[in-house]
Amino acid sequence: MSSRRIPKTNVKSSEETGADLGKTIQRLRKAYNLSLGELSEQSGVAKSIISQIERNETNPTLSTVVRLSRALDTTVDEVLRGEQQSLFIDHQQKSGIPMLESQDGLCRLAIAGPLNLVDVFQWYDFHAKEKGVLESSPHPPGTIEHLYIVSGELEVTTGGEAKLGKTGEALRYRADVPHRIVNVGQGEAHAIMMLALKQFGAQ
Amino acid sequence: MSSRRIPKTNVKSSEETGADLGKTIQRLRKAYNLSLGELSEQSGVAKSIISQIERNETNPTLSTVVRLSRALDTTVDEVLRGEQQSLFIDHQQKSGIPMLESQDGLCRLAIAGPLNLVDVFQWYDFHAKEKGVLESSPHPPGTIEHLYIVSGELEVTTGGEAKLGKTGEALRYRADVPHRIVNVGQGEAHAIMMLALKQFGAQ
DNA sequence: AACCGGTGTTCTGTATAACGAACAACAAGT
DNA sequence: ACTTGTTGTTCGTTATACAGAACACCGGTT
Repeated sequence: MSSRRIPKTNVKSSEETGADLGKTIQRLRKAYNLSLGELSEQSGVAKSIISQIERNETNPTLSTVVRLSRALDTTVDEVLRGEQQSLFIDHQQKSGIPMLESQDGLCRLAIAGPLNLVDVFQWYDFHAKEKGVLESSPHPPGTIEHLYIVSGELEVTTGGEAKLGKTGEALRYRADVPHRIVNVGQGEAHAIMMLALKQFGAQ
Repeated sequence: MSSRRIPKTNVKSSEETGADLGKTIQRLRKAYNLSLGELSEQSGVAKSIISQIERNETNPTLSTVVRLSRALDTTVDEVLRGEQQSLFIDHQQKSGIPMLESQDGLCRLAIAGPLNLVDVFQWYDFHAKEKGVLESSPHPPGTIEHLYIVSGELEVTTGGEAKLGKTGEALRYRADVPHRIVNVGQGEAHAIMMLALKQFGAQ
Protein backbone atom coordinates (compact mmCIF):
# COMPACT_ATOMS: atom_id res chain seq x y z
CA MET A 1 0.00 0.00 0.00
CA SER A 2 0.87 3.58 0.16
CA SER A 3 3.51 4.08 -2.38
CA ARG A 4 4.86 7.45 -1.71
CA ARG A 5 8.11 7.62 -3.48
CA ILE A 6 11.22 7.15 -1.56
CA PRO A 7 13.23 10.31 -1.29
CA LYS A 8 16.51 8.57 -1.63
CA THR A 9 18.57 11.74 -1.46
CA ASN A 10 21.92 10.74 -0.34
CA VAL A 11 23.32 14.08 -1.11
CA LYS A 12 25.85 15.89 0.87
CA SER A 13 24.78 16.55 4.37
CA SER A 14 22.26 19.27 4.58
CA GLU A 15 20.81 19.27 1.15
CA GLU A 16 18.04 17.22 2.54
CA THR A 17 17.55 19.02 5.76
CA GLY A 18 16.29 21.92 3.77
CA ALA A 19 18.03 25.10 2.99
CA ASP A 20 21.55 25.42 4.05
CA LEU A 21 21.39 25.23 7.71
CA GLY A 22 24.89 26.53 8.02
CA LYS A 23 24.10 29.92 6.72
CA THR A 24 21.21 30.28 9.08
CA ILE A 25 23.27 29.28 12.06
CA GLN A 26 25.97 31.66 11.11
CA ARG A 27 23.55 34.46 10.54
CA LEU A 28 22.04 33.94 13.96
CA ARG A 29 25.40 33.71 15.59
CA LYS A 30 26.57 36.91 14.01
CA ALA A 31 23.33 38.59 14.89
CA TYR A 32 24.17 37.97 18.49
CA ASN A 33 27.76 39.03 18.00
CA LEU A 34 29.00 35.71 19.12
CA SER A 35 32.26 34.14 18.10
CA LEU A 36 32.57 30.47 17.49
CA GLY A 37 34.23 30.07 20.85
CA GLU A 38 31.50 31.92 22.64
CA LEU A 39 28.73 30.02 21.00
CA SER A 40 30.61 26.86 21.72
CA GLU A 41 30.81 27.78 25.36
CA GLN A 42 27.16 28.63 25.63
CA SER A 43 25.85 25.75 23.63
CA GLY A 44 28.24 23.07 24.71
CA VAL A 45 29.06 22.20 21.14
CA ALA A 46 32.67 22.10 20.10
CA LYS A 47 33.55 25.10 18.06
CA SER A 48 35.12 22.95 15.44
CA ILE A 49 31.76 21.37 14.90
CA ILE A 50 30.01 24.67 14.69
CA SER A 51 32.50 25.73 12.11
CA GLN A 52 31.80 22.67 10.05
CA ILE A 53 28.08 23.05 10.44
CA GLU A 54 28.19 26.60 9.24
CA ARG A 55 30.00 25.49 6.13
CA ASN A 56 27.63 22.57 5.65
CA GLU A 57 30.45 20.13 5.91
CA THR A 58 28.70 17.91 8.35
CA ASN A 59 25.36 16.44 9.06
CA PRO A 60 24.81 17.31 12.68
CA THR A 61 22.98 15.18 15.15
CA LEU A 62 19.71 16.33 16.51
CA SER A 63 21.09 16.98 19.94
CA THR A 64 23.74 19.25 18.50
CA VAL A 65 21.20 21.28 16.60
CA VAL A 66 18.96 21.46 19.61
CA ARG A 67 21.77 22.75 21.75
CA LEU A 68 22.67 25.34 19.18
CA SER A 69 19.08 26.37 18.71
CA ARG A 70 18.65 26.86 22.42
CA ALA A 71 21.79 28.87 22.71
CA LEU A 72 20.58 31.01 19.86
CA ASP A 73 17.22 31.43 21.46
CA THR A 74 15.25 29.83 18.73
CA THR A 75 13.77 26.55 17.70
CA VAL A 76 14.95 23.86 15.41
CA ASP A 77 12.24 24.53 12.89
CA GLU A 78 13.11 28.16 12.91
CA VAL A 79 16.63 27.24 12.04
CA LEU A 80 15.46 24.90 9.38
CA ARG A 81 13.21 27.44 7.81
CA GLY A 82 14.14 28.72 4.45
CA GLU A 83 13.92 25.43 2.76
CA GLN A 84 10.39 24.80 1.68
CA GLN A 85 10.93 21.78 -0.38
CA SER A 86 7.50 22.44 -1.81
CA LEU A 87 5.86 19.20 -1.08
CA PHE A 88 2.73 20.80 -2.26
CA ILE A 89 2.50 24.04 -3.99
CA ASP A 90 0.00 26.40 -2.65
CA HIS A 91 -2.21 27.66 -5.28
CA GLN A 92 -5.65 28.94 -5.18
CA GLN A 93 -8.77 28.57 -7.14
CA LYS A 94 -12.40 28.26 -6.66
CA SER A 95 -14.31 25.13 -6.56
CA GLY A 96 -16.89 24.41 -9.16
CA ILE A 97 -17.69 20.96 -8.00
CA PRO A 98 -19.23 19.37 -11.01
CA MET A 99 -19.42 15.70 -10.38
CA LEU A 100 -22.21 14.09 -8.60
CA GLU A 101 -22.98 10.75 -10.11
CA SER A 102 -20.92 8.37 -12.05
CA GLN A 103 -20.73 7.77 -15.73
CA ASP A 104 -21.24 4.06 -15.95
CA GLY A 105 -24.00 4.10 -13.41
CA LEU A 106 -22.09 1.82 -11.16
CA CYS A 107 -20.86 4.47 -8.81
CA ARG A 108 -22.79 6.66 -6.51
CA LEU A 109 -21.32 9.78 -5.11
CA ALA A 110 -23.38 11.48 -2.48
CA ILE A 111 -22.54 14.66 -0.75
CA ALA A 112 -22.17 13.90 2.89
CA GLY A 113 -20.07 16.76 4.03
CA PRO A 114 -20.67 20.40 4.63
CA LEU A 115 -21.43 22.56 1.71
CA ASN A 116 -20.99 25.91 3.28
CA LEU A 117 -17.34 25.14 3.69
CA VAL A 118 -17.13 23.96 0.19
CA ASP A 119 -14.21 26.12 -0.61
CA VAL A 120 -12.07 24.34 1.86
CA PHE A 121 -13.06 20.78 1.63
CA GLN A 122 -15.71 18.52 0.33
CA TRP A 123 -16.84 15.24 1.63
CA TYR A 124 -18.59 12.49 -0.20
CA ASP A 125 -20.05 9.15 0.45
CA PHE A 126 -18.90 6.85 -2.28
CA HIS A 127 -20.47 3.58 -3.31
CA ALA A 128 -19.28 1.51 -6.20
CA LYS A 129 -20.71 -1.69 -7.51
CA GLU A 130 -18.44 -4.39 -8.82
CA LYS A 131 -16.22 -3.19 -11.64
CA GLY A 132 -17.47 0.29 -11.14
CA VAL A 133 -15.22 3.05 -12.41
CA LEU A 134 -15.22 6.69 -11.48
CA GLU A 135 -13.31 8.98 -13.72
CA SER A 136 -12.52 12.41 -12.45
CA SER A 137 -11.17 15.35 -14.26
CA PRO A 138 -8.61 17.45 -12.47
CA HIS A 139 -9.63 19.41 -9.46
CA PRO A 140 -8.13 22.77 -8.66
CA PRO A 141 -4.39 22.83 -8.30
CA GLY A 142 -3.13 21.68 -4.98
CA THR A 143 -6.18 19.64 -4.24
CA ILE A 144 -5.59 16.47 -2.37
CA GLU A 145 -8.08 13.71 -2.32
CA HIS A 146 -8.50 11.27 0.48
CA LEU A 147 -10.23 8.00 0.25
CA TYR A 148 -11.09 6.06 3.31
CA ILE A 149 -12.21 2.61 2.34
CA VAL A 150 -14.96 1.39 4.55
CA SER A 151 -15.33 -1.88 2.74
CA GLY A 152 -14.19 -3.49 -0.45
CA GLU A 153 -11.18 -3.00 -2.59
CA LEU A 154 -10.48 0.10 -4.60
CA GLU A 155 -7.70 1.04 -6.89
CA VAL A 156 -6.80 4.61 -7.52
CA THR A 157 -4.85 5.63 -10.57
CA THR A 158 -3.44 9.09 -10.73
CA GLY A 159 -0.67 10.42 -12.82
CA GLY A 160 0.28 6.98 -14.01
CA GLU A 161 0.60 5.73 -10.50
CA ALA A 162 -1.73 3.13 -9.14
CA LYS A 163 -2.49 2.41 -5.55
CA LEU A 164 -4.57 -0.36 -4.14
CA GLY A 165 -6.52 0.02 -0.96
CA LYS A 166 -8.47 -2.46 1.02
CA THR A 167 -10.98 -2.28 3.80
CA GLY A 168 -9.89 -0.02 6.57
CA GLU A 169 -7.13 1.60 4.64
CA ALA A 170 -6.86 5.16 3.57
CA LEU A 171 -5.47 6.40 0.30
CA ARG A 172 -4.21 9.86 -0.28
CA TYR A 173 -3.27 11.26 -3.60
CA ARG A 174 -3.11 14.33 -5.69
CA ALA A 175 -6.34 15.21 -7.34
CA ASP A 176 -5.27 18.07 -9.51
CA VAL A 177 -4.59 15.67 -12.32
CA PRO A 178 -6.99 13.24 -13.96
CA HIS A 179 -7.59 10.31 -11.71
CA ARG A 180 -9.67 7.23 -11.64
CA ILE A 181 -11.11 5.01 -8.97
CA VAL A 182 -11.89 1.43 -9.80
CA ASN A 183 -13.63 -1.15 -7.71
CA VAL A 184 -11.31 -4.04 -8.29
CA GLY A 185 -12.67 -6.24 -5.56
CA GLN A 186 -15.68 -8.42 -5.66
CA GLY A 187 -18.93 -7.04 -4.49
CA GLU A 188 -19.69 -3.50 -3.66
CA ALA A 189 -17.18 -1.08 -2.32
CA HIS A 190 -17.87 1.71 0.09
CA ALA A 191 -15.64 4.60 0.86
CA ILE A 192 -15.57 8.07 2.24
CA MET A 193 -14.01 10.53 -0.09
CA MET A 194 -12.65 13.86 0.94
CA LEU A 195 -11.39 16.65 -1.15
CA ALA A 196 -9.06 19.06 0.48
CA LEU A 197 -8.53 22.21 -1.46
CA LYS A 198 -5.32 23.92 -0.81
CA GLN A 199 -6.04 27.52 -0.66
CA PHE A 200 -4.34 29.32 2.06
CA GLY A 201 -0.96 30.87 1.73
CA ALA A 202 1.61 28.97 3.64
CA GLN A 203 4.77 30.83 3.16
CA MET B 1 30.73 42.25 25.00
CA SER B 2 28.70 39.31 24.03
CA SER B 3 28.04 37.06 26.95
CA ARG B 4 24.39 36.42 26.74
CA ARG B 5 22.85 34.42 29.45
CA ILE B 6 23.70 30.86 29.55
CA PRO B 7 20.81 28.46 29.18
CA LYS B 8 23.04 25.51 29.60
CA THR B 9 21.24 22.31 30.17
CA ASN B 10 23.64 19.54 30.54
CA VAL B 11 21.76 16.34 30.72
CA LYS B 12 22.57 13.12 29.04
CA SER B 13 23.40 13.34 25.42
CA SER B 14 20.46 11.35 24.25
CA GLU B 15 17.86 12.73 26.59
CA GLU B 16 18.97 16.21 26.06
CA THR B 17 16.81 16.73 23.05
CA GLY B 18 13.87 17.38 25.29
CA ALA B 19 11.14 14.93 25.99
CA ASP B 20 11.82 11.49 24.88
CA LEU B 21 11.73 11.64 21.20
CA GLY B 22 11.34 7.93 20.74
CA LYS B 23 7.97 7.73 22.31
CA THR B 24 6.69 10.61 20.27
CA ILE B 25 7.89 9.10 17.05
CA GLN B 26 6.33 5.83 17.92
CA ARG B 27 3.07 7.45 18.86
CA LEU B 28 2.94 9.27 15.57
CA ARG B 29 3.81 6.18 13.65
CA LYS B 30 1.14 4.15 15.38
CA ALA B 31 -1.39 6.90 14.93
CA TYR B 32 -0.86 6.51 11.23
CA ASN B 33 -1.01 2.76 11.53
CA LEU B 34 2.38 2.45 9.96
CA SER B 35 4.80 -0.34 10.57
CA LEU B 36 8.48 0.24 10.91
CA GLY B 37 8.95 -1.00 7.39
CA GLU B 38 6.33 1.28 5.96
CA LEU B 39 7.64 4.30 7.72
CA SER B 40 11.10 3.34 6.62
CA GLU B 41 9.92 3.16 3.06
CA GLN B 42 8.18 6.48 3.22
CA SER B 43 10.86 8.32 5.07
CA GLY B 44 13.94 6.77 3.59
CA VAL B 45 15.30 5.96 7.00
CA ALA B 46 16.36 2.41 7.71
CA LYS B 47 13.86 0.67 9.86
CA SER B 48 16.55 -0.50 12.18
CA ILE B 49 17.32 3.10 12.91
CA ILE B 50 13.71 3.94 13.51
CA SER B 51 13.52 1.07 15.90
CA GLN B 52 16.51 2.37 17.80
CA ILE B 53 15.22 5.89 17.79
CA GLU B 54 11.92 4.81 19.21
CA ARG B 55 13.74 3.13 22.06
CA ASN B 56 16.02 6.10 22.54
CA GLU B 57 19.03 4.01 21.84
CA THR B 58 20.54 6.44 19.44
CA ASN B 59 21.08 10.10 18.97
CA PRO B 60 19.74 10.64 15.52
CA THR B 61 21.09 12.96 12.92
CA LEU B 62 19.15 16.03 12.06
CA SER B 63 18.53 14.82 8.56
CA THR B 64 17.11 11.61 9.92
CA VAL B 65 14.70 13.42 12.16
CA VAL B 66 13.73 15.74 9.36
CA ARG B 67 12.96 12.84 7.07
CA LEU B 68 10.90 11.17 9.73
CA SER B 69 9.07 14.35 10.57
CA ARG B 70 8.17 14.87 6.96
CA ALA B 71 6.96 11.35 6.54
CA LEU B 72 4.81 11.84 9.60
CA ASP B 73 3.49 15.11 8.30
CA THR B 74 4.75 17.15 11.12
CA THR B 75 7.67 19.31 12.03
CA VAL B 76 10.78 18.69 13.99
CA ASP B 77 9.67 20.96 16.76
CA GLU B 78 6.39 19.20 17.07
CA VAL B 79 8.22 15.97 17.45
CA LEU B 80 10.59 17.49 19.95
CA ARG B 81 7.81 19.06 21.91
CA GLY B 82 6.96 15.60 23.02
CA GLU B 83 3.57 16.69 24.14
CA GLN B 84 3.74 16.17 27.79
CA GLN B 85 2.19 12.77 27.61
CA SER B 86 -1.29 13.90 26.86
CA LEU B 87 -2.29 10.34 26.56
CA PHE B 88 -5.95 10.49 27.26
CA ILE B 89 -8.22 12.39 25.08
CA ASP B 90 -7.30 15.90 24.44
CA HIS B 91 -6.26 15.29 20.95
CA GLN B 92 -6.63 18.84 19.95
CA GLN B 93 -3.51 20.31 21.41
CA LYS B 94 -2.00 23.05 19.41
CA SER B 95 -1.34 21.43 16.15
CA GLY B 96 -3.22 18.27 16.53
CA ILE B 97 -0.63 15.94 17.80
CA PRO B 98 -2.33 12.65 17.69
CA MET B 99 -3.12 10.24 20.38
CA LEU B 100 -4.41 6.81 20.50
CA GLU B 101 -6.80 5.81 23.18
CA SER B 102 -9.52 7.37 25.16
CA GLN B 103 -9.49 7.53 28.89
CA ASP B 104 -11.62 4.49 29.40
CA GLY B 105 -9.60 2.54 26.90
CA LEU B 106 -12.68 1.74 24.90
CA CYS B 107 -12.16 4.20 22.09
CA ARG B 108 -9.48 4.30 19.50
CA LEU B 109 -8.74 7.38 17.49
CA ALA B 110 -6.28 7.13 14.68
CA ILE B 111 -5.19 9.77 12.30
CA ALA B 112 -6.37 9.00 8.84
CA GLY B 113 -6.03 12.37 7.25
CA PRO B 114 -3.29 14.84 6.60
CA LEU B 115 -1.53 16.68 9.28
CA ASN B 116 0.29 19.15 7.19
CA LEU B 117 -3.03 20.72 6.50
CA VAL B 118 -3.71 20.66 10.13
CA ASP B 119 -4.75 24.24 10.25
CA VAL B 120 -7.68 23.50 8.07
CA PHE B 121 -8.94 20.11 8.96
CA GLN B 122 -8.09 16.90 10.62
CA TRP B 123 -9.47 13.53 9.92
CA TYR B 124 -9.65 10.60 12.25
CA ASP B 125 -10.68 7.03 12.21
CA PHE B 126 -12.76 6.39 15.25
CA HIS B 127 -13.55 3.04 16.82
CA ALA B 128 -15.48 2.64 20.02
CA LYS B 129 -16.31 -0.49 21.86
CA GLU B 130 -19.63 -0.88 23.58
CA LYS B 131 -20.28 1.85 26.14
CA GLY B 132 -17.10 3.58 25.08
CA VAL B 133 -16.91 7.26 25.80
CA LEU B 134 -14.67 9.86 24.24
CA GLU B 135 -14.40 13.13 26.06
CA SER B 136 -12.92 16.03 24.22
CA SER B 137 -11.93 19.36 25.54
CA PRO B 138 -12.70 22.35 23.36
CA HIS B 139 -11.03 22.78 20.05
CA PRO B 140 -10.09 26.15 18.69
CA PRO B 141 -12.97 28.59 18.25
CA GLY B 142 -15.05 28.05 15.19
CA THR B 143 -14.13 24.43 14.88
CA ILE B 144 -16.82 22.18 13.59
CA GLU B 145 -16.65 18.49 14.01
CA HIS B 146 -18.21 16.01 11.65
CA LEU B 147 -18.94 12.46 12.47
CA TYR B 148 -19.81 10.03 9.78
CA ILE B 149 -21.05 6.85 11.33
CA VAL B 150 -19.92 3.86 9.39
CA SER B 151 -21.52 1.39 11.71
CA GLY B 152 -23.08 1.39 15.12
CA GLU B 153 -24.89 4.01 17.10
CA LEU B 154 -23.25 7.05 18.56
CA GLU B 155 -24.54 9.86 20.64
CA VAL B 156 -22.85 13.20 20.68
CA THR B 157 -23.34 15.62 23.51
CA THR B 158 -22.17 19.15 23.10
CA GLY B 159 -23.22 22.20 24.98
CA GLY B 160 -26.05 20.40 26.70
CA GLU B 161 -27.42 19.20 23.43
CA ALA B 162 -27.49 15.55 22.49
CA LYS B 163 -27.76 14.05 19.05
CA LEU B 164 -28.11 10.45 18.12
CA GLY B 165 -26.67 9.04 14.94
CA LYS B 166 -27.00 5.62 13.40
CA THR B 167 -25.21 3.75 10.70
CA GLY B 168 -24.84 5.79 7.56
CA GLU B 169 -25.76 9.04 9.15
CA ALA B 170 -23.59 12.04 9.64
CA LEU B 171 -23.54 14.30 12.64
CA ARG B 172 -22.25 17.78 12.67
CA TYR B 173 -21.72 19.93 15.69
CA ARG B 174 -19.65 22.60 17.24
CA ALA B 175 -16.44 21.39 18.72
CA ASP B 176 -15.18 24.54 20.34
CA VAL B 177 -16.91 23.56 23.52
CA PRO B 178 -16.42 20.40 25.56
CA HIS B 179 -18.12 17.53 23.87
CA ARG B 180 -18.57 13.87 24.32
CA ILE B 181 -19.19 10.93 22.07
CA VAL B 182 -20.81 7.85 23.52
CA ASN B 183 -21.33 4.53 21.91
CA VAL B 184 -24.91 3.93 22.93
CA GLY B 185 -25.56 1.02 20.62
CA GLN B 186 -24.67 -2.57 21.10
CA GLY B 187 -21.40 -3.81 19.78
CA GLU B 188 -18.62 -1.75 18.37
CA ALA B 189 -19.14 1.52 16.61
CA HIS B 190 -17.06 2.85 13.79
CA ALA B 191 -17.01 6.35 12.50
CA ILE B 192 -15.01 8.83 10.55
CA MET B 193 -14.40 11.98 12.43
CA MET B 194 -13.49 15.21 10.79
CA LEU B 195 -12.44 18.42 12.34
CA ALA B 196 -12.86 21.54 10.32
CA LEU B 197 -11.00 24.45 11.76
CA LYS B 198 -12.35 27.78 10.95
CA GLN B 199 -9.64 30.30 10.89
CA PHE B 200 -8.09 31.37 7.69
CA GLY B 201 -5.11 33.59 7.60
CA ALA B 202 -4.81 33.22 11.30
CA GLN B 203 -2.28 35.28 13.13
C1' DA C 1 60.92 42.59 14.88
C1' DA C 2 58.66 40.04 18.50
C1' DC C 3 54.62 39.43 21.53
C1' DC C 4 49.74 39.15 22.67
C1' DG C 5 44.42 37.79 22.87
C1' DG C 6 41.22 36.94 19.56
C1' DT C 7 39.39 35.00 15.27
C1' DG C 8 38.21 30.72 12.36
C1' DT C 9 40.27 26.56 10.38
C1' DT C 10 42.18 21.87 10.08
C1' DC C 11 44.15 18.25 12.45
C1' DT C 12 43.92 14.01 15.49
C1' DG C 13 41.33 9.63 17.95
C1' DT C 14 37.23 7.87 19.44
C1' DA C 15 32.47 7.04 19.63
C1' DT C 16 28.57 5.97 17.22
C1' DA C 17 24.76 6.80 13.61
C1' DA C 18 23.63 4.85 9.55
C1' DC C 19 22.49 1.04 6.41
C1' DG C 20 21.22 -3.51 4.97
C1' DA C 21 20.88 -8.17 5.95
C1' DA C 22 19.86 -11.70 8.81
C1' DC C 23 17.17 -12.77 12.58
C1' DA C 24 13.16 -14.08 15.66
C1' DA C 25 8.36 -13.87 16.92
C1' DC C 26 3.81 -14.10 15.63
C1' DA C 27 0.38 -14.36 12.76
C1' DA C 28 -2.81 -16.23 8.82
C1' DG C 29 -3.32 -19.25 4.79
C1' DT C 30 -2.72 -23.71 2.42
C1' DA D 1 2.56 -29.61 10.59
C1' DC D 2 4.51 -26.44 6.67
C1' DT D 3 4.62 -22.45 4.39
C1' DT D 4 4.15 -17.26 3.42
C1' DG D 5 4.00 -12.81 5.18
C1' DT D 6 4.72 -9.19 8.56
C1' DT D 7 6.07 -7.61 12.73
C1' DG D 8 10.14 -5.68 15.42
C1' DT D 9 14.79 -6.87 16.72
C1' DT D 10 19.92 -7.51 16.53
C1' DC D 11 24.15 -8.12 13.93
C1' DG D 12 28.38 -6.60 10.95
C1' DT D 13 30.43 -2.82 8.45
C1' DT D 14 31.18 1.51 6.88
C1' DA D 15 30.92 6.25 7.26
C1' DT D 16 31.19 10.17 9.96
C1' DA D 17 29.89 13.41 13.92
C1' DC D 18 32.06 14.73 17.83
C1' DA D 19 35.51 16.81 21.09
C1' DG D 20 39.79 18.75 21.88
C1' DA D 21 44.09 20.24 20.59
C1' DA D 22 47.05 22.20 17.35
C1' DC D 23 47.19 25.26 13.78
C1' DA D 24 47.10 29.66 10.87
C1' DC D 25 45.66 34.21 10.49
C1' DC D 26 44.81 38.85 11.89
C1' DG D 27 44.60 43.20 14.52
C1' DG D 28 46.65 45.97 18.30
C1' DT D 29 50.50 47.19 21.90
C1' DT D 30 55.08 47.76 23.42
